[in-house]
Amino acid sequence: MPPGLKDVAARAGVSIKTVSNVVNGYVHVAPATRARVQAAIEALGYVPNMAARQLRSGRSGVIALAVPELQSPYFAEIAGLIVQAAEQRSWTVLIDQTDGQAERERNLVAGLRRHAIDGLIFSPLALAGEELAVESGTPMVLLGERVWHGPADHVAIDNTAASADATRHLTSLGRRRIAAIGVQDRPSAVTAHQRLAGFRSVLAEAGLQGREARVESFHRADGAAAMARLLDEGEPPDAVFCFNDLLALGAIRTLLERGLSVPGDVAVIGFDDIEDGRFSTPTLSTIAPDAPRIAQLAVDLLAERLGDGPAAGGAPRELRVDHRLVVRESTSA
Amino acid sequence: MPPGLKDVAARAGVSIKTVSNVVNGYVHVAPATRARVQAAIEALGYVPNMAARQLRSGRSGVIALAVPELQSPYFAEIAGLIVQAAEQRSWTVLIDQTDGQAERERNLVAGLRRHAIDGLIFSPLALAGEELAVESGTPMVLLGERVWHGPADHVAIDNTAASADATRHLTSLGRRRIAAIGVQDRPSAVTAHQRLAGFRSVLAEAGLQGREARVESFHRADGAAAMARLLDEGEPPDAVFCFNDLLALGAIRTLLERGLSVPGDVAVIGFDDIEDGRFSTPTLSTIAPDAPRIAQLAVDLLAERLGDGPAAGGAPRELRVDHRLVVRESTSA
DNA sequence: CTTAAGTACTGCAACGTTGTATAGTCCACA
DNA sequence: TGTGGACTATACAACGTTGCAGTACTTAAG
Repeated sequence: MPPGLKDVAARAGVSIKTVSNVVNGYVHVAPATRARVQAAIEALGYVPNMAARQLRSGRSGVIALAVPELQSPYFAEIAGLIVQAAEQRSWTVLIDQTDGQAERERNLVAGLRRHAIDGLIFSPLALAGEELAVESGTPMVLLGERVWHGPADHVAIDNTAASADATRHLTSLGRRRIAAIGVQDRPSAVTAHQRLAGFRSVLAEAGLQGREARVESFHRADGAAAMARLLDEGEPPDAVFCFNDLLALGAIRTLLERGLSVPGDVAVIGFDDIEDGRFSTPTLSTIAPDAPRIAQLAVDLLAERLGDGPAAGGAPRELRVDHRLVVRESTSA
Repeated sequence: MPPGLKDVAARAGVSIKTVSNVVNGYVHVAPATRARVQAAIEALGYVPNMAARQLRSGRSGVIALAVPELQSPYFAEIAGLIVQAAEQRSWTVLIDQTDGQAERERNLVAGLRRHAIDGLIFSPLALAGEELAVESGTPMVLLGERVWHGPADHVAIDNTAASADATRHLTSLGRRRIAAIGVQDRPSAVTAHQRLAGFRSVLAEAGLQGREARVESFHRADGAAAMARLLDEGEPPDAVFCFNDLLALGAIRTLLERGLSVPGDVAVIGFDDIEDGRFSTPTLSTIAPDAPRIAQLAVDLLAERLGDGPAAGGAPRELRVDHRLVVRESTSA
């Protein structure tokens, strides 16, 4: 029983369409009429019915963002930034959690149309390659580098280069027994593979032999456990590159628990620049991706695909975003 | 151009309504007809159009969750849990960030109808009291205690009791110079007021004089700054109760930076039990609210209001959720 | 053999909005 | 004084779905 155009029209003594024109800011409405309609709108508290609007236009004004998990500070930050960026276009963002489950990710790609989504920004974890290449009719922007050649746009930092920067920072400190934490076997773990590649390339350049610790996922507990294994199973490293900040915080926890000093005995660097790392003890050195720019570009790319302009149907594009090395206590005196 | 009932009907050689009946599981459809329709649905890849369905039924299957900020681990966790709980009812959750801005919160309460939301779960920060009491037609469940008497359901832990528990834990350790970090002046900062009340009551019982540090917001940086002020402006406390874990982590950072030991010189306890506190150094004692239960109850309450059953129109209710004290390194040897 | 109840299906109208087509009015310009 | 054009406003049809009313046929009861 909320009022519709019909009710406003009746009260203002005009046709339904004229009210619609006023609401949509159509130019050719006489000032007097417009005022009368506006008054009626105010009086009745009219609000456009989005369902009907969408039924007509095919657009819902809602985009979906799918991330592995919101609990992870990095994704929470990205989510917040994307909501902000979308707001500039007065889009609403529907945030979806995949928990990294392949099944859920497949459903997403195949058809989130169920909920009338105009577009999708997706940070895949379990899926890669051809599985992502499904044409669903809904434009999709992927966060992360393109490894196979699907139809979607991508926004990513140069993971390999960034992880090389992190590793080079460790070697430049004179450390020689360097370990990496965050290796994953799954072929779909593209990010982990790329960070490993950067790590290996720098070690090879420097003529060093690195140790590599596998993890199940990228949480603090995984980092803590992996660090414990590194300490138990061989000569302790004097530096560790963790593939994200959570792993690094977990690793630091283990090191301190065992009475080792950071960075004295072991230097630690992470990846993502989450807020936690700025207030941990010691504060955490890290690679900071330009997250606001990632968010902005992702939304912009989607906007282009959704626009009725000429750019709507171009070839998929891959946009690079900058990163920078942030040195804090965990790798300096 | 996605297929509609019309297309399926044509292919199966039945009426549109029959297809609708099959889709909705109406009983009186002959098995043979049902099979034929199913086949046509498969073949065409028919998916119901939610906009049209909603236009008819008035229900969108989407509920909104509004929190101050996703970056905050506690809210990120709650959000994840609510999404899970909503999934059981096959609802989609639209997550909204208010940034604690009164303007945005007012808009929410007044009418999120703009996006065709069936219900709203809302964790207010800037608003309190009468401002929340607006009847919008959309059922609303508030996270946090009810202080004024609005029309909305509430789910909350007993903040006063919980903060008394935290404070009592500190006094039971033999600490006497106890400070609180997290006081806020805004009358709408209900949570802060309640936690302060619990703190004061226990100190009064124990005949102690406590110090109280104000903060702008509840982030690490605020905790760090508040701790610095406490240390600069008087006799250092030997225990600090921070009104959330982020403040506590910030405070610990300041303490360690200044060469004080935690808990040796100063014991620190927080509130929320976020993951960070389980891996920080030292690990953080805290009050753990039963977050999964909060999420479940919030969704259940909304479901009741949305149901067409008799319970739909009852008086607003307030549900209490348990909390427990978690003792970790920051308050023990 | 009639009647009532049940089964299987159909057609129409409506949800609230907007695009297209249309029509009347007024003004300026030739 | 006609004529084209800009302005203002309206009517109608569609978007895809479902509730309601209704038709035709079948079965069971009286």
